[in-house]
Amino acid sequence: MLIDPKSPVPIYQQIASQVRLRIASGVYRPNESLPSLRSLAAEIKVNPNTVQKAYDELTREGLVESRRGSGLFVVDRAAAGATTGDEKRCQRELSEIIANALRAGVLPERIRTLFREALDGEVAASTRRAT
Amino acid sequence: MLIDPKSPVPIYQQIASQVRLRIASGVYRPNESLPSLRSLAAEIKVNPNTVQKAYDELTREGLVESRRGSGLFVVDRAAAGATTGDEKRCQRELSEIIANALRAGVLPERIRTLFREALDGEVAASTRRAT
Amino acid sequence: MLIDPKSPVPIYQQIASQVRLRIASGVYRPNESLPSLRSLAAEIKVNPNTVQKAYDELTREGLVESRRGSGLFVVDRAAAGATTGDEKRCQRELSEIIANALRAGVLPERIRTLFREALDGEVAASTRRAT
Amino acid sequence: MLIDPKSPVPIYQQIASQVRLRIASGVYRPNESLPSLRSLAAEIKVNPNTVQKAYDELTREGLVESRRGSGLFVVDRAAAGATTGDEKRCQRELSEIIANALRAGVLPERIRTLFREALDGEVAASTRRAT
DNA sequence: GTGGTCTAGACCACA
DNA sequence: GTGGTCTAGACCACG
Repeated sequence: MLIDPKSPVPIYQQIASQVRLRIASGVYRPNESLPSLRSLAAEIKVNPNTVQKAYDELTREGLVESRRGSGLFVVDRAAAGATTGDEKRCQRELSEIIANALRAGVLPERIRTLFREALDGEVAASTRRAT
Repeated sequence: MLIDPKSPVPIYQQIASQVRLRIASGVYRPNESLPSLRSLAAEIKVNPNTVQKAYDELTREGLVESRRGSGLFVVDRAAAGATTGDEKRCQRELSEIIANALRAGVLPERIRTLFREALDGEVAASTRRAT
Repeated sequence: MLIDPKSPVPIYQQIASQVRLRIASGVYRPNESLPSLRSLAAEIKVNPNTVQKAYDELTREGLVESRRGSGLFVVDRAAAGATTGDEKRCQRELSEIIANALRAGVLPERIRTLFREALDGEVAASTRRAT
Repeated sequence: MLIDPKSPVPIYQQIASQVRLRIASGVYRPNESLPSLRSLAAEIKVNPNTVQKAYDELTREGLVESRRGSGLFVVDRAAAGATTGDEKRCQRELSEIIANALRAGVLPERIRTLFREALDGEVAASTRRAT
């Protein structure tokens, strides 16, 4: 794993990104365990807390799940519903819309707000539909 | 602020809950700054990292946002009405993509990450394109 | 000028990068003055000190120079010697070597060290030649 | 450390000079940490930001480097002997490019910036490529 | 605890 | 008006 301690990008985000990539590309497969906190921390020479923070983020995203006493496992997305294909398409579409908005002069900060509102709205709507 | 260190509920969650309440009830108003990490930590006698973790969660939820060098502020969800046509279109498109992704089973937290990465990438690209 | 206050990349570096691009692409021409600290700060809504820090960096790189009381000016590189063509070639070559080294498994930190040594050595050698 | 606040030489330059001397004379040894920002600021009774500015300059010169969360360290220029063949080749190539650039009149500080940007770009690209 | 970044607002020398 | 320096104090990520 390639980490640059001098980059302004926080180390825990660098770790999270790389793990995301490895999951997406199939290097880490569903129901397989991730490297342990301590082993990964030792490998890239950072504090275990830093790795923990990265794993936290991935857990919140639903990409991995912890099984008590045995480690962190890649969730089986086929069984769960969403596929990486859906995610790739989603991001491709987001990138396109964002690029258009930036070209039209909308500020990044503004786009973030629009997104936050849209997400909140859609989550609320989908929750209503589900109940 | 009232914290119960004996409770099974993690302290950082107790903090987050109380701040959420205060925002919802208008004790902390939009564009107002929250108590600083260190001051709140001192007040309730916990480690600043614990407060940090609570504030992290609120940031991820979009309730507050940090402004570099000046503090954490309650997000102003009112000052958000899309004004320009470009912005309206952008938001309409975002909503559609988000709705699709949710229907496909992608988790909201995951969509947030995909968006964040897409925006970062496009901002960087547009800077590189700049003439 | 497009600035993203939420990016992990420091604002002053975003500013410096964009100004570098504009100089390289001829938007800001030799012996022309840059936007004043205060006016640029007002435009992108940051503190003048932040712009100052960016201008500092450009000054140390020899891209601009301050003329007391009247502003910052793009240095005339034709008169000075170096051309942007030389610089572009230099960076293209650096990128290639770096990419090779990374592929070979050399860590970024290590490459930085190798670079530092090489630069010091060559500066010393060129100084000796000059005297 | 002796500082003269009345001198026309900026305080931060006085600090930088004295630290440079102490490194050169071996008072501060490789892999040793410098006095912390705050402690040095307290000792000579200036604002921590002023010390920071001095340390900034030394960092850019490659004399010291920061290790996140633990302090500023004198760079160990001895522990730098290239070991692997890949590293040797890398450094030989770097030296050649640098020598060319210097002959073309590119300033050392400028080369440093070009290198920094090239490395950042390649690290990011390789993360994106990661399998 | 550490360094790094940012803000707010001050004062200076110069033109 | 310009840039350059400095102070006071904040938040941040990391160990």
